[in-house]
Amino acid sequence: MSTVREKLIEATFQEVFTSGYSAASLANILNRAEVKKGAMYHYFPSKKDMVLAMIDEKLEQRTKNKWEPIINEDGNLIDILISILQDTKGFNLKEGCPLGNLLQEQLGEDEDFKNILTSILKKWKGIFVSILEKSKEKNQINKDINTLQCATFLIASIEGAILLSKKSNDNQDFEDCMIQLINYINYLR
Amino acid sequence: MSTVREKLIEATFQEVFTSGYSAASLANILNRAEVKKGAMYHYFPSKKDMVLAMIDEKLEQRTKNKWEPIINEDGNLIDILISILQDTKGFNLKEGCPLGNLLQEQLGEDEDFKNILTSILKKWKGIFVSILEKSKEKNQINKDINTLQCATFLIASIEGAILLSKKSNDNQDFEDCMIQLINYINYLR
DNA sequence: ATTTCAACAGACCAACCAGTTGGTTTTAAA
DNA sequence: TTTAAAACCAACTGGTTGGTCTGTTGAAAT
Repeated sequence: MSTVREKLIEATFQEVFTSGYSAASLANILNRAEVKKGAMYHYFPSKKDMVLAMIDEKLEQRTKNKWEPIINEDGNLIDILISILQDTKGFNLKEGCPLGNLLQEQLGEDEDFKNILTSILKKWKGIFVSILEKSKEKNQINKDINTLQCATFLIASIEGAILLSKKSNDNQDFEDCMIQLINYINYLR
Repeated sequence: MSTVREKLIEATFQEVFTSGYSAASLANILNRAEVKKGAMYHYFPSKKDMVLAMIDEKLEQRTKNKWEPIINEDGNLIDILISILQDTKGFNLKEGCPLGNLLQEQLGEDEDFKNILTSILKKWKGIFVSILEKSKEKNQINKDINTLQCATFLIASIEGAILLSKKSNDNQDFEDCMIQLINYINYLR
């Protein structure tokens, strides 16, 4: 059983994920959650606040769940990273990356969205930096690599690959990008 | 002097570029173009058709203008490509890439948008393939490189780098990505 | 001089938007 | 059993959306 609030957060995630923020319809969210408007406005002061709560509670966790476990794996972290990048099924190529979609969306000068999104991005970068630093300690990659720079590039290339794949019918573009990204990663060793 | 239609296309480009398609307001476009609704609906059957015309007439040309000239340059094409990637001012990092923004935007199952955007993407890939193939002929890169795969990766990484840079205040993320992308490119030689 | 038609203008429309209101039900503490 | 607050609902509001409709204008063709 899930609470009204949880149903709202989940429905908001689905709606924003498939339609973007500005095209997300409150009516759709309420229908999907099977919650009435009065109940929703009891829990959240506005649509924007509900979306911000959803981002805070779901998006960050999704990112952590996918990448953070790598840090504490026993084997060669670079090999593990590569195997995740090769697993096409681990990425939603039709709808794109929930974080990437929101980063791309033009939300004007809204500081609230900007702050929370850059915060999640920063944490994602931090995870990749940790992976790379630990790989250095384990002598799995070259000692003089700029790990922050490298982490930024990895994230950008993954997001870019997902972007290109959204409008294509097969996974060819994504797989092509991953092969080349893995080439790049192998040069780090 | 510009015609009513030209003013509409230009205003549509500006509005869609800064707000995205679904958030683009017809009223804003008409205000910016200083054109009345009656006139607009004389030239275009709908907002969507006007945006499609804008994409067809402006976006493809912008892509070609930026990358196509490289093909016929005399020197080392890889060096020229790198120098363009290093020129941060040549990219709109605040608003993002007009094509990338539209690719990212969730336009549902709309086949018209999908078709025109993938068509532009395909042409962009073609330009990069031409550059890389010509570099092969000139012995500037390794003969056994998969040029289509490589072109796809270059575009993805550029788009991803612009994406990450949109919400950051300086150009550090973009420059970091370009340094690493140039590292990758140098491995192609 | 008359006709004709593309090129506009602007009032109007239904649908939808997020958000508000005034009220009812449910829950739980006193 | 009373009280009070939290949870919830349906109806409504003001504003905006893309789109339509009726009409006018000006220039070219007959």
